[in-house]
Amino acid sequence: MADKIMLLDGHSLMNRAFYGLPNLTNARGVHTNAILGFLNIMLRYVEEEQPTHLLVAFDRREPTFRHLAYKEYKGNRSPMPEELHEQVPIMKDVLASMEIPVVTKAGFEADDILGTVGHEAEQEGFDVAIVSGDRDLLQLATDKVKIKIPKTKAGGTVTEEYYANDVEKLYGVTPKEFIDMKGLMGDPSDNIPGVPGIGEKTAAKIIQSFHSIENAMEHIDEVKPARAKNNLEEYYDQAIMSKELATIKQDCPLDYEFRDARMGRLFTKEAYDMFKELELKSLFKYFEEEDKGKDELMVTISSDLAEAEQLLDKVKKADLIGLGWCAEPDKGMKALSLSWVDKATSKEENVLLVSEGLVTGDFLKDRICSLLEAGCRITVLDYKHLLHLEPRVRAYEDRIDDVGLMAYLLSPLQSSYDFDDLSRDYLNSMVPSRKEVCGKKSLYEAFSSSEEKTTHLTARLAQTPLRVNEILKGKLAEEDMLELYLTIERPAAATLYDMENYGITVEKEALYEYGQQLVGRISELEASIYEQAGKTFNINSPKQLGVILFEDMKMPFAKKTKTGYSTSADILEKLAPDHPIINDILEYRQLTKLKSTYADGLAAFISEDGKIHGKFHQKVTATGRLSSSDPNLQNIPIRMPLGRAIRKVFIPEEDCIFVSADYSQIELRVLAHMAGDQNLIDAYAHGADIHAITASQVFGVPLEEVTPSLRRNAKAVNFGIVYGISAFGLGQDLNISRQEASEYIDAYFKTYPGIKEYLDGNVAFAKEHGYVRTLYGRIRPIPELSSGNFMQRSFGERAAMNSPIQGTAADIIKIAMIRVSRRLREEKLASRLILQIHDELLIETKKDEIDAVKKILSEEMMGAAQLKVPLSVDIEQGETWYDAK
DNA sequence: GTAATCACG
DNA sequence: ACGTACGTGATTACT
Repeated sequence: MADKIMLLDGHSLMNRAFYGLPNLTNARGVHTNAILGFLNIMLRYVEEEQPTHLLVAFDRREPTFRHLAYKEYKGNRSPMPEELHEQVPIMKDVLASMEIPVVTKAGFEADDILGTVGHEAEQEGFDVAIVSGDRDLLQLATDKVKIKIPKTKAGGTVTEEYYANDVEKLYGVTPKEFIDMKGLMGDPSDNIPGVPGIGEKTAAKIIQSFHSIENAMEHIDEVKPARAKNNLEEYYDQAIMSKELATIKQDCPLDYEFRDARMGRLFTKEAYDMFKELELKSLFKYFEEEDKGKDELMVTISSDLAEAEQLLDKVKKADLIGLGWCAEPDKGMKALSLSWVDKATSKEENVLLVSEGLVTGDFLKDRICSLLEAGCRITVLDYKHLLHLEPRVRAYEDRIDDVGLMAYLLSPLQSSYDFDDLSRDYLNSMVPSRKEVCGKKSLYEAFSSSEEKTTHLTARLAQTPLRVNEILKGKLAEEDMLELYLTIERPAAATLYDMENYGITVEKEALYEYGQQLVGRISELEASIYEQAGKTFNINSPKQLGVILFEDMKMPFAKKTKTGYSTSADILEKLAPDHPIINDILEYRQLTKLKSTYADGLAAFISEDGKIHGKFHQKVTATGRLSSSDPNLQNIPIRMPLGRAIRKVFIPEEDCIFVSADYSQIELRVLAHMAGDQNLIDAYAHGADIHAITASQVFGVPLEEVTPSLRRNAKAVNFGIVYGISAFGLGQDLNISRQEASEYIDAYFKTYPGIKEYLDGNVAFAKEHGYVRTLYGRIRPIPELSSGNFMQRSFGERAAMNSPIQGTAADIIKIAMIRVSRRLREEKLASRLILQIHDELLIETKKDEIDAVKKILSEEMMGAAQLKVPLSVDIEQGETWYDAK
């Protein structure tokens, strides 16, 4: 079999990969999507073609005046974005590590190198495959030279392949004639002028008849149509020049011998290290075990009672013990892993105790308590989860560290804080993730004491916290967030555990009734909508609905989204006065939402005890707020009457009543404090109705003359300020022009100059440091501020204004939660904190404790922070959640 | 898996 | 000129 060489167009393939993949980066922020995409394509084709030789050509460009040179050189294509540009040198290093030659030549494009090497190799009897995203390469196709063009189709990659006859089939011209064709039609993206008035169709026709531009000129009188004939005559020189420009050179003086491109082993140790650094985990599968270096994890596995006791005795002497587990709250513990540093040997020990026989899950949990009781310090990935397994550990909270919480505080924008994330970010070591080991299953389902993958994973759940604990603590101290962790975040975890564990009772039958009530009205609306539309369709499909409204029924204000017409409520509302179908659609949307998300959705979460035990997440939001899921109990309807009614199904336990307490405008008060604007501080000191006061001051009317409409506008401005004001956003919200909105904002800042100064200060600080902080030191990084993209940067500016406010309010509420639940415990009350909805706490209150609870709520919430304006709390009670408002 | 929509603060 | 309000999660449709 003939040798085969595969030639790749480096820039072209990276460019294609860059725009085809999402914006991946490694932990250090290096972009990697083009590199990964390139490698995926290359490895797939190596597999497909089985070449004996492999080579990548890159354009050579001077680093200075990069954009200018590129623009000149690549015609009207936009300059390469920095995120792609920075990947090129790394790509070359990666290829070097795989021992793949990279060929560049000053003064020549990658195309020319491919053409030259391809030609030489063909002459030497090689099969040749040329890979590029650029169709210009088609001119290089012969019987022996194949052009491969990867295309993205429906998510996957498909490849178009061309030999010479495939080009002919498609264009009706040979690859050589393809150049002449291009000389006629030109190519704006390559700065090739061609002949005016001749496009792809005419060019193809002319070359099919005459086979070259020169020959067409010799028979100019036969060239049709007349316009093409005249233009060709007039622009003949330009056509010949274009042809030259379009010709890929096959005789570059390369100082490179293509026979040196013989493929060796691609997956070297060096390549593995590069991939590891770039965090291209999906490529690890190509490496043999020996390339990866040995797995240094040594685990002692035991399920013998005596041995376990002996080991645990040894552990007790350690300064710090990492704990991990394979366990689920209701199903018990399958295995417990412990990691510690042996004082005598200074060596790390990793032990896995597997539940079996006398070593029961309960035994293992008992041992955790014994360790704590003996004064040991432990560190875990998720303290709240540990509490679900073994609530008794709470008594020793001072000796328990949660590295997940620490990592969240240090870097709150991450999507997860599992052991592999911490290992990667703080130990510089890539380890197989949960998903890689367990696939779609949970560890609990996948665990087997005889499978090293799962035992090692479980061991790492203890090893990682042990190894990162002091590193993270050091960083927290450096960043001045240790107190935030110790006094807010860690104790809040226990409070959240209580809330999740206690749950909230839902009247199942009443919920079902509520759903049934919706069903009736939904089918009425459905019938009405179909009749008015003149046909049936899926009303819940924005795509179908858009076509019905804006094409069939020809309604105005059609606004496009990426995929079609926008049918969002604020657009539809503008159409409502003229089209009765709109109100039906809006009501239909509302009701189906209530039915699916709330009536049916909540019902699915009612457990055996008649309660919903939703989850509260502490490591999700960028600002430090909590989030809620399974189900989300922080977005139960309240604004609309029908939606609000669903709160009637949330009821307290026997002899109890709900007491709810919400902070009044906590974010505005936080703003007044942090900005130190005397005018706003005074406004709060004076009166209760801040929006009316704002209206009076901003619009310059006496307080008594503030109309509801003026107050509404002022309220919108206040919200806007907290969100990081923009004239466009405010205009949108109030349905006024951007100019008018802008005037409101100017007037506001004139009234409260301290606020403007403060918000601008936040943005300036963020631009300088890359992050902003709350009053309690919590960090919110804002990488968008250094973006070259206007939209992203503007977003960053708004986030810089909003985050300290929203985040400080979140900190204060967490403090309040901790204080309230502490008081309830200390005063031995039976009442329980069961929900937090950002500025509101809901307490299930024993009826004989109502006064005590209200007192606690009021004192602890108001006392959670001492601001320059008082914190104000509204407290209500009711027999259902609906009534407690 | 992503986009559109909408529920909440 | 660019084209948005800040922070979330669930559902549905559709690729």
